[in-house]
Amino acid sequence: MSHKQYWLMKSEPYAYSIDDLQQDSQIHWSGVRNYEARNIMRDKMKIGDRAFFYHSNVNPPAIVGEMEICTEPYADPSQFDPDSKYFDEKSSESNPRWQLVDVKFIRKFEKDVTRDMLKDAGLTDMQLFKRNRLSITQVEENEFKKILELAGLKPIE
DNA sequence: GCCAACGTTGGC
DNA sequence: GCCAACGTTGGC
Repeated sequence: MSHKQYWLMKSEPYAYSIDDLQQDSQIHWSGVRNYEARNIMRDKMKIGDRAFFYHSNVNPPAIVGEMEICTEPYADPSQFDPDSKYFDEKSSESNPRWQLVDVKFIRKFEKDVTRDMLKDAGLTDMQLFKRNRLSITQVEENEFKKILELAGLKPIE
């Protein structure tokens, strides 16, 4: 049994929020158009990994919930759709450029863990802080546990 | 709304 | 393959 990994995935809540995910239950994490973030989904994520849902570009930015990676990587359908804002004319069905995974809702935090709380708790080594504009970053196990504590929650087995 | 950080594009 | 110009992210 391989070791579970942990991730943090950003979304602007006015575009797609933790409440939307709670309603939808499971979604394609579509629209990633950054190679490093794509590579994480394509090469590193495994089914069963946990990820935090992070609300970006709002005040205050915060971790607001927990989800689970629930598919293998596959081609992001929106890259083939000329009507989508994520359409990529340089991509093709035979040689897709953009990959994604599905995520499913686990729980929404009753108490958001804000960016400031992460700093105050000494979690300044997080990739979130080191990799400014990267929308998917890895979270270490000790960081993951600490963040759940800050949210007043226990890990789910 | 500003702007720093930084990834991407394209001319050469 | 360098790098200037440009566009985007996202905190503040």
